[in-house]
This record gives sequence, C-alpha cells and structure tokens, in this order.
Amino acid sequence: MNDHDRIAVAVDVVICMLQNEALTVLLIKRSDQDRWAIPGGIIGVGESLQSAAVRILEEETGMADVYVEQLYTFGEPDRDQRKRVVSVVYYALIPAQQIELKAGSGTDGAAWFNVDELPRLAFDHNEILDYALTRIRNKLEYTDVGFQLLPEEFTLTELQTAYEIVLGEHLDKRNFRRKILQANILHETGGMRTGEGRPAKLYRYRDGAFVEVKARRLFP
Amino acid sequence: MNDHDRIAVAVDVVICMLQNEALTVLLIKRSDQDRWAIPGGIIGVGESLQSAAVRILEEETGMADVYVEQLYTFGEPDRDQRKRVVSVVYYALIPAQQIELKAGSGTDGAAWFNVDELPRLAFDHNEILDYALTRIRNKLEYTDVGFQLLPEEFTLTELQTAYEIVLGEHLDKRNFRRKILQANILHETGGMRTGEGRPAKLYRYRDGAFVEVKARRLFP
DNA sequence: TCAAAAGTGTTCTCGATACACCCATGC
DNA sequence: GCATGGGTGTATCGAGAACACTTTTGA
Repeated sequence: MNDHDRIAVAVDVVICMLQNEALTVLLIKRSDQDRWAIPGGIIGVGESLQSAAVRILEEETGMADVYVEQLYTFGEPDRDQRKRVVSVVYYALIPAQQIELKAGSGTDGAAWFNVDELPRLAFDHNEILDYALTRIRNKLEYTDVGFQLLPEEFTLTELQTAYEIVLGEHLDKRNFRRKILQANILHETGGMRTGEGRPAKLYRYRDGAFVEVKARRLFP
Repeated sequence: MNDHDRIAVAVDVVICMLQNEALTVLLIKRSDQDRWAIPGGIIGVGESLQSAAVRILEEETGMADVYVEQLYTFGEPDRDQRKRVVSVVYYALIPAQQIELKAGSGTDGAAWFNVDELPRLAFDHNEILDYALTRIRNKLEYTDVGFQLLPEEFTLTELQTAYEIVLGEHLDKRNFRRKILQANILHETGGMRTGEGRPAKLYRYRDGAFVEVKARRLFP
C-alpha cells in the first residue's frame, strides 16, 4: 500500500457564536485555496479525537474550556480531490464576547460568517454546516446547551433572545420565563444590568444543573 | 512517519435483531483473540463509510437492504493495543427472522447475544454497545425506526411487543393502538394471522411514510 | 364451553399556548 | 413626565395516562 492509498484522519470543528443578533460560524481561508473552509487539522499520533478538536479550537480562538461535542464523521472517497480524508467533525459553542482571532499556521485569514449568509465553501463543507446547524437547533430545543452561547452572567431577556436567534422564531416572554425559572437551573447573582429602561436581574447557570427533556414519544 | 505511526480507519457495525422476546446483538470471535467483539473491518480505498458498513453487514449476515445508520466515532489512542485505530461505528436493525450466519474470513465464530447479558468484550466494545443501545432506544421513542425490527407483515400486538422489548417497559394496549393508527403510517394488508385465540389483522408499514415527532421543548 | 388473544372508549390531569398590563429607571 | 425595556397571572385547549370489558376463534 503506497502513501497515496493511505487514508488520513482529520478533525474539523464547527465553531459557533452569537454576534449582532445572529448565529455566526468561524471559517478560515488557507493560503493555497480560494474558498473558505471549516477549521480543522490532521489528528496527531497519540492524540484523541476530542483533544484534537479542543486543540484546533484553541489554535483558532485562543479559548479553552469550551463546550465541544462530536457531530458526525464524513468520509466519502471523493470529498477531497487531493487525497482520501475522513473527517470527524465536532462543533463548539462559545460564549458571546469579543474574540481575538489568532491566525493559525498556513492560514490566510479567519472570519465570522452569519450562518444564513454562507458563501460556497471548500470540499463538502456546506453540507457539513447544514448538518451541524440542524443538530445544534435540535439540541437547543431539548437540552440546555443554549447557555454555552452566553457569558457567565446574563439577563432573562438576553437568554430568550439567544434562543430566538438560534431557533429563528419568536418566543412568548411570560411562558419562557415561567418555564425556565421552574426548571430550577438558574440562580440570581444579585447583580443587575442597567441600561436603557428598567434594570434587569442577572442570572447565572446553576453549577451542576442539567436538564434534558424527555422527547415526546411517538407511541406512548 | 513510519507505518506504526499511521492511523487506520475501521468501520464497526452493531447489528441488532429481536429474538425470543429479547433484543440481541451479533458478536464475533476472531481466531487470534479470546474475547467477543463487534463485527467490523478496515475501510477500503475508494469505499465510503456507509458502504463499508453495508459490506460488513452483508459479510456477516448475508443480508442487504437493511437499515444502517452512523452512530459515533471512537478514537482514543489506546483503545487498541496493537495499533492506532479510529472506528466509525454504525448500527443496523434487521427484521426478526431466521438468519444463517456466515462465517466471515478470519472469524472463529459468530453468535447472537441478549443485550442484557453481554460478556466482557474486546477493546472498548462494551462502551460502544452501551452507547449504541442508549441511542437506539432514544431513536425508537421519537422516530419510526422500530418497524425495521419487524418482518414486512405484522400484527399490532407484535409491533407493541417489539417496542416493549426494546424500551424495556410495558405499554398500554389501547393507547398504543390508538396512537399508531392515528399516525397513519400503517395499512391493513387484508390478511390475518391465526394461532391461539382470535386471529389478528396483519399490517404493513406504509411505503414512504415517515414520522418524527417534534421533541417536547425545554423552553417553549 | 372454555381458554386465549384481539379489539375497543371514556375520563382525568397536566403541560402548552395565547394574551395585556404595571413597574423601575434614565433622560 | 415620558420613553424604554423589565417583570408578572390567568384561562383555554389538547395530548398523555389510566383503566375493563366484549369479541372471535380453536381446542
């Protein structure tokens, strides 16, 4: 078996963040290519898939301690023209904040794109992002990963807005607040956020809280 | 980079079937190992992940046209002592029936194991099966993959029993029947299954039917 | 005529949804 | 005092859950 026949294992990471009332994703452009792509890299010997994902995330954003989860593995033989690459794709949700993008090695540039206005990407990366967004939206509906997209302290309105942006629909304020307070996964920090209008209580995600609703069954 | 450093990509397939009122999984024992393992193999050059899964399934069971879905990719560096292997794991649900097991090459034996009575398996395969079963049960609750475990024609009681076995809990007969008939995914074949007691109507999964319930939202 | 499995409706409870006004602050 | 966003309660509807008897057949 010669080198050309060997299969490379890559890890790609779909990095999502809220910005300007939109869900955005980080894309990079390598010096040797003309299309934007999902950041990724070849897995190191002795490196687990998850740690490769964390490493790539750190290389691109400088952030550690971020929510990262495996999404799917893409391995069509012709997805990369140059050589056979099997990509294990992860997604990461990072808290809304100002990020200084680090230029990774061999990278021409990196930028955040609104997920509803994506250009044509390299390889099968459009397909991967479609898949990732569907999964993230689903997951947001029935687990509490949504908090990963917010800073440590937030107001209920900010939380609701985050949900509305990702799900792409309007939610009822009273119902939203009742439900989330009943779930008992937040606690008031005591602080208030001031600005225009009445100041808002700040909340924090309760340590160790975890909720995952049971799916409504098809055949109960 | 020498050969020892290279990473191999394998595809493993968790093959599930209903048998004797239990959910069972197909395991194999290779000549050179002393523990049972999930069937799998190294992916071929030019072969997609999904077709590798289908190929492995065919090699083990002789069956084609089976429901196959990607589960998760396992890639811890030490999961196989001999060499670095990244396993893309699929699961397959095959209809209850008598299967003649084909002895794959290099295989010492193959056997069906009740999922509640698994031995200690090779590599991290116990962990993989735990994960697979959780996913299959979840999926059964909110999609219609359950039909994949039944033959083409079945009675409502058989269908209910299949669900009860996989979910591990008793379901109410009247609620089950009302819900599944309302869903409009079955049609009566006109045939009846006779046996002890009153004969039962036979049903068939309606072609092209597809249901996936919306998850109950965490924060509506 | 009896055993065995198929088939069939109703009631209650609880969560999901829809909806409109008062409150605290800064300017 | 007014503009701005924060905060609160109630009524309706529908889905989920619990529950027991009649029907059809073969032995």
